[in-house]
This record gives sequence, C-alpha cells and structure tokens, in this order.
Amino acid sequence: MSGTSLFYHDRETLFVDVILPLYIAKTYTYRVPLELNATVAIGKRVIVQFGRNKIYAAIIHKISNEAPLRYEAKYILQVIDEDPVVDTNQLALWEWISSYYMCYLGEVMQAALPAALKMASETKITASAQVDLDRSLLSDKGYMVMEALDVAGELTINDIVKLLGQSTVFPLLKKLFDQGYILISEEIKDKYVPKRKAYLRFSPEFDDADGIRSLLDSLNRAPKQQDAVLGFMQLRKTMTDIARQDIMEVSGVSSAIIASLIEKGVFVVEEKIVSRLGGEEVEIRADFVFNTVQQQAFDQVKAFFETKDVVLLHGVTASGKTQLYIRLIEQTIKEGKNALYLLPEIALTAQITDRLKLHFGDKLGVYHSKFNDNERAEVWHKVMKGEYKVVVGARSAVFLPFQYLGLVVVDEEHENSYKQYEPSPRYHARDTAIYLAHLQGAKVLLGSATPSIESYYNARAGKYGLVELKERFGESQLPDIQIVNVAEQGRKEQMFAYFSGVLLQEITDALERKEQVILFQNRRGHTPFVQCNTCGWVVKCVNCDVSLTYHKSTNHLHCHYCGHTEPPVQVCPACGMPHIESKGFGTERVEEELELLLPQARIGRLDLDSTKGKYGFEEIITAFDEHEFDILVGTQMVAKGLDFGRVSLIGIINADAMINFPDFRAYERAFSLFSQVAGRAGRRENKGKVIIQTHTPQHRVLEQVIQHDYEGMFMTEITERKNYLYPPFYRVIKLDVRHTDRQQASDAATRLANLLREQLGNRVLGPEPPLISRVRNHFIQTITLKIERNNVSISRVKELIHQAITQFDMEKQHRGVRIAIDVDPY
DNA sequence: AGCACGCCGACT
DNA sequence: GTCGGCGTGCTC
Repeated sequence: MSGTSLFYHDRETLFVDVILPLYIAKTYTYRVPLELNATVAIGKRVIVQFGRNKIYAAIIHKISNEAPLRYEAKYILQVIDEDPVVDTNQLALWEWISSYYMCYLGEVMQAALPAALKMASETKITASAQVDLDRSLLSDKGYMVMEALDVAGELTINDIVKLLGQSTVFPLLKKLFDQGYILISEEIKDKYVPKRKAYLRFSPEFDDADGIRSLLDSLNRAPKQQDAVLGFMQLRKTMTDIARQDIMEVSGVSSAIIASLIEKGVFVVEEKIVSRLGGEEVEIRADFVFNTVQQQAFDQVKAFFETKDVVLLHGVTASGKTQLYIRLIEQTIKEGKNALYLLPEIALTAQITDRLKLHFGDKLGVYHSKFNDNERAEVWHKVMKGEYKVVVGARSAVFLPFQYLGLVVVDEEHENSYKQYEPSPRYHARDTAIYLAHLQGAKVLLGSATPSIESYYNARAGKYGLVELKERFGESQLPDIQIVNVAEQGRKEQMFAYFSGVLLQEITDALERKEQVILFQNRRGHTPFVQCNTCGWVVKCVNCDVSLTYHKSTNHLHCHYCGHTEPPVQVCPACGMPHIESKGFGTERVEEELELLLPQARIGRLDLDSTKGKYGFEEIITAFDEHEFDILVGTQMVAKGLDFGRVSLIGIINADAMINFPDFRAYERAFSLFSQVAGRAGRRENKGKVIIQTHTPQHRVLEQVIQHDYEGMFMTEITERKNYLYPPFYRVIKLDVRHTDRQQASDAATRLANLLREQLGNRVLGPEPPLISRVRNHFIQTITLKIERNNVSISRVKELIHQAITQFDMEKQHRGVRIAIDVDPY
C-alpha cells in the first residue's frame, strides 16, 4: 500500500514495468539509475524515452530486481512525482477495466488521467521569466533553443527535436530546466473563463438625491425609462448587485428601455465574476427535513447496506432523491469516508452543483469534461490529499484517486451516456463504479426514475437492495399525458407543419398564461435528408453511408458522423433536374416553422449546435429559466435533469423515430426518455401537460408511458430479453471489423466470425453490416456474441476471443483490418 | 498507435 | 539517376 519502494535499501539495480499512455498491449521494463532507487514507487510517473525520439510520462506499475533476459532495458530519465499520482487501488481498477472491456492498460491510463498528468512529446516548453541568466554560458544548442523560444514563445519537445535535428533532446532540456532557463508546462488547451454576469449601477453623476431627482425630471417624457429608474431604486434598498433582468422583472420594462438608459450614461454596466459553484437560487435548504416517505426510504437504504453492496433507488421524478443522496453523503463524511456522486455529463449543470455546494461547501469537488486540464489536475490532487470529501462528476470521475471511499451514488443510472464509446476504453461508469466500490469496501446507491432493465432485474432478483419512492415530493403531481395521432390529424387537415392543432392550441394557451413550453425533437439540424424528387437520389456523405443533414444556421449540409460539410445542391447530380426537396425535420426546422406559426412567441433552441462553446449550454438554460424566451425546442438535452419552474407543457413532436429505432434497448430507451421529458412538466405547484405526437398511438410503450407504468414496461421487456437472448440474461460482446475496402471488410469479418465459431459455436452471430455501414471511409461489419450468464466463464470466453484475434492477425491477407471490441454495448 | 526502415514508380 | 509511395514490424 505504501508508495515507497521496498528495495532501495540495497545498492542493487531496480527495474520498473511502466504503463505508457499508448494503444499498446504490454507494459515495458526500464532500468532505474541507482541514484533514483529511493524515489521510484508504484503509481509515480517517470519520464521515459520510448522508441527513437518519443518521450512519455509513464506510470510505474511494478518494481522488481530482475533484469529482462531478452533485451537491454533503457534507463528511466527522471522520476516526476514526490508522491504517487495513483495508488494500488486505482491500478487494480485499471486492470479490471482492461480485462473486462478488453482494452489495453495504456488506453485506460489515457482515459483515467487528466491531460495535465500525461505530458509527452507534445509538452510545451517556454522560456523562464528570469532575465538575469547569462546565455553566453550556454552550449550552442542550448543557445539555439533559447533564441527559438524568444521568437516562437513556446515550443513542444517535438519542435525542439526538429529544430536541433537530433532525437535526444531530453538531457539538454533537463539541464536548461535545472538551471532555470526554461519552464516545462502542460499544454493549456482551454483557459478557465470565470462566469460573468452584468450588473448595473448608477453612474456617479446621478448617484445622490439631487442627481436622481433631476434625472427623473429629465425623463418625464419617457415614462418607461422612469419606471426602470424607479425599479432600480426600489431594488437597491435590499440588493447590492442588481442585474438587468431584475430591473426588467420589477418594473416590467423591456431590455430596450434599459439599453437606452445605458446609452444615455444613466446606468453603468459592471461585469462581475460570479462563482459557478456559489448558488444564489437554491431550492433545497441546508436544513431540509425528510417527509415520512423519504425517511422510510432512507431507513430502507441504510438497512439494505447492512447486507447488500448495491441498492437501487427507484424514485419517480421529483420524489426527493437528491435529498436522500445528500443525507447519505453527509453520513458517509461523518464516518470519515469519502463519497462519489456520479451524474451523466449533461445533467452536471450549475443547478445541481449549486445545491450540493450549499451542503458541502469547500469539501465538494466538481469533475467533468467542461473543466480544463489544469482544473481537472487540481481536483485530482485535492482528492488524493483528501481535501475533497465529496466529488460530483461525470463518468471519468470513477478514476479519481479516492483514499477512503465509503459511498458511490450513481444518479440517473439508466443513462446510456455512462457508457463510453469513443475513444476506447468502452467502459460503463455505473458498472465500473460498482467494481470500484467493491475494491474499496464502499456501498453503491443507484438512482433512477426509470431504472435500466439490468439494474431492476438485479434488484428484483435480490442481488441489489430495492427501495421504491413512488410519491412526488411536495405538491407537484404527475403530468397528464395525451397521445395525438398524427395520421388522423392529417386526414382531418389538422396538421400545421409538424404541429397538430391540439398541440398548437395548448402552446397558445400556455403562452397566454405566461407559462413556458418545451418541445422535444430528437434530431438536430434543419432537414435530415435532401432528396431529388425526380429520380429519388439522396445527398449522402462522401465518407460515410448516411444522408447529409441540412443546417440552416451554416447554410451547409453536414455529416453527423464524420463532420464533413458541403454547400447545398440546387440541381440533382444524378438526373440533372432541379427538383431537390428537403425531407424530414430537425430542431432547426421545428424552430423555424414555429416562428412562422406563432410569430409573437420567443423561441430558443437547445441542441449540440446551439451549445457549442464551454458555456453555451448554461447560457441557454439560464436564459430560459429567467423567462427570456417562452418555448425551448431541443434534442434529448432538454430532458436531462433540468428543472424549470414555469414549464407547464411539453410536446414530443415525433415519438416514432425513437420507438422504431432498431436496437434491443429501443423501447426501454423510449420509455425512459418520454417519462423523463414528461417529468419536466409542472414540477412545482401546477399539474403539467404532455402531448406526444405519433403515427402509432396504440403502441404499448406509449400506453405504458401514459400510465406511468414502469413495472409494465419492465415485465414486457424482460420477457423479450429472455426470449431473444439479451441482457440481463446474456452478455453481449460486439466486434466491429473495419477496412477501407468493402469486400476486404466483409471477407475479414467472415473469417473472424468463423474462427470465433470454432470455439464458441452458435454464440457467434453475423457478421452483418451495422445500420451505418460506412463511417469515415471505413466499411464496417459487426459480429455479435451472446454469452449465457450461467455455466460459462466469461474470462475464458474473452481469452478465446483474444486467441481468435491473434490467429486472425497472423493471416496476412487481412492487413489493414481493424477490430474494435465493445463489451456490453449500448 | 506512431514511426522508421525498406523496396518499387514519376520527376529534376 | 533521386524523391517518395505506404507496407511491415518494433517500441523496453
């Protein structure tokens, strides 16, 4: 457990096996210079040269005193850390991921460490600020490096290799660094930009009784501006920082009025940095009390933890799950242990972090991908040192170096974004968290309003504890859900663009009541495909086997798989006719049509395109929360853990695309997404309404959604899963075989499938082309393995897969074929 | 994964 | 006659 080497008492030579942050099967053995014997320890980073001229920070995985037999080990160049950055528990987790998800340790390292801890040849070098150093003392090469730095500002280690025309630059850089000429720093990709909010003040000339009086006089021909000034003065009695929005609300003026006052120099705008973590608007008070139902659920969870390691909390939306988590975390801290609170990336908004910050103050760390490398490294170190007792984070937070983990909460455990797909490792954070907890002797609480079939099955089977919270907290009630048959509405000429008359009427009514509306359309862009009306030709991506989506915002056609863009076509390249037509609709087009139908409504859009940039997402939801617009059109982003008080109506524009998705999880996913979207309606006093537009109104999933019937959904699904050999009864492993040539990909996949069948028989299905059979000019074939849960050793199966792939790789005709394995695909 | 070493076509 | 194509195999 201790990070200190057991061997350094002697003058014997040590060897370390290191993990390189690369897609490489093995660990590599380096020799430790005697003077570094005392400093090497498992989990510390060392600088090593790998290959001719690459330098990496590698992690020490093992220490031994036996020299490798077959080769002469290179020396490690330097030990970076005073203390290990990962401990043996973390390394054990890495090994589990590597073996369970069939990927390399180096890939796990890539995913686990924040970039700032992974410096390599791309590491940046800058000149130090010390000016009194005499460069004439430097060697020629040292002098060259310093001169180049003066010109370029910063260079990567690779740049210096090129500059000097030699591969071994590290000793030189080390010397320059030791003598204080240069700084070695991590690449800073994304500088932290603090959140700013504009506040208004009186400009000094008006800021006294006389000034205000003469100001109001001068505005007697502008009553609205007077109102705004009076509103400001009223607010000033109780508030120190007054935002534009506050004045608009209190005096009922528009932002244009305030803009003209700023223009006149009455108000001065002052930008203030507001903490993202110090919430102003918080619903859960620090001293909240449980209601009886919550208290019962809490006691049940505690009781289950006596005998079970994992408990599933099935609680409907707004049943107060978060409060339960907070209490459990508080207890964990009291016991002197740490807690990890996992959330899907997209749900990690200020709304949640603010609440938690209120409870845990500076004991709380936040860790997710919107934080830049330096911030992530900082959280990492604070967790290591035990300065954070609680961390709320997205899936990669499972890799943080917790010391005494007592509890892991996995909120929205059914979310499939917990499964990483690209880049490898394709790990599931929920399942990884369960293993992490197992390693550390911690408990896991899975929470969801619509648990995954797997988790609910495990709970029902007694593997997990099961606690149900079926009542909504406070006054909020489940919304009414109405299904609208789009086909029928169309026959009655009641369809207006993509909106049924029913939905339009409800929207109009809600807007009249000054309430807000969310419209859900699970497709971004303007039109998902563009087709020739004469010959049926469809605009497709040059690299992928998908139709291009037209985006109005860029006036270009976009490929959502590879990012390819091209200008829109006017004339069909196949038949030469100018009859090009747009088919289908995404969020952009929904927004556009709605603007035509309801010109008075203020409409915003929330999707991947409108949220580009670090704070785009926050900006849009904050604006919507502050009622700067009435209708929010969005993809599934709108469903994730957001809580808007004024939303009374939700419209699902097209339910069919979700339901008919060809995947064994489609119904489960549709059910939970629709339920979640519905849960956004009427979360506070008023009962909300949900309208689902569909061509198949009698579909069983929709029926179950209307009835809020999770149990029913579970029962039908579990039967299907059993009949068709899917999880939780079978394990699924998918192998993607790719090649730039269609025939080669197909031949290779057939060969690999046959090799697998020799050992695994009819557990091997395929190969077959996936839904999108070409991405980035690579043709794909998929082999699916279904492995029964009982009587089969999964590690044996994985060994057989490895063997088959090894055999396959030896057959030269398959060169250029790439195989990617996905264990438990989502 | 990189990346260098290595054996066959179109250029100064 | 050289520059450069990317095929093959190694990296401690």
